[in-house]
Amino acid sequence: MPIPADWPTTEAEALAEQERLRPLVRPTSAPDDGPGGAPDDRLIAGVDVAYDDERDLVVAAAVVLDRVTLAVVEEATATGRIAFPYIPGLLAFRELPAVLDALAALTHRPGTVVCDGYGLAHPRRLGLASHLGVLTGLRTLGVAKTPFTFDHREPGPERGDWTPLTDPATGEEVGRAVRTRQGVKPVFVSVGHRIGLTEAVEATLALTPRYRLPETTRHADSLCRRALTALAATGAPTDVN
DNA sequence: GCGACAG
DNA sequence: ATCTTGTCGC
Repeated sequence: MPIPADWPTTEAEALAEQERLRPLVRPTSAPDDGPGGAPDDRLIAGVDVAYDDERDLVVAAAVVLDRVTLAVVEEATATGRIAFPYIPGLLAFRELPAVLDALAALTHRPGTVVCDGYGLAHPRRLGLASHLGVLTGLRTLGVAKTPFTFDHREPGPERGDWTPLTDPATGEEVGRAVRTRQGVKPVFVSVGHRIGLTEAVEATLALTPRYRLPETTRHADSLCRRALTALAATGAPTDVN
């Protein structure tokens, strides 16, 4: 699918779109308000993207797991042109078009989607995860690998230990630095849409029985990278759309 | 103006 | 994100 015709092109348009969507975020548990039928709460999905800046290509992956067994239930990918430059605070405009296509390619409708990045922990409270949640109606949360512009103290050493992630501009808790495994750096969890912070942390811990990053993120990351490599090896022609 | 800055 | 060697550890 091509990038939507009304997708923001300039920084000013993107900022205005964030202002428009921000009040639509549900930062606590809330019933599904999106189209597309009832989601399956037994399923949880992970999404991620890989880029080929040379060819202006982006490949997104969506992987659905059984939230109890963590077994892979379904995988989907989508390829497109890069929709926006990388600007801190505007990451969603770069990644979401391809991510939406990958999610649309799934036959299952997962109850929750885990994003690589932030949700409410964002300068304007509309990070990638929250933005995706508002656009799809799905429950979302963000799990990021670095603290971005936020402050935090070092969590305790045990799996499950955490400290508040705070916005230095306002002092409010926007997420949590969570130790998912003993001996690893913490990950940064924040609310996306239709979920509370405690639940978001619980979901993250349920997805990290063995590694620092959620199984959803690991599978999606692996899949979009493989798909990008495969595309480079075969579809040499740069025409995707 | 300069530096920092999810991926 | 992506570019990259060797290295430490399970």
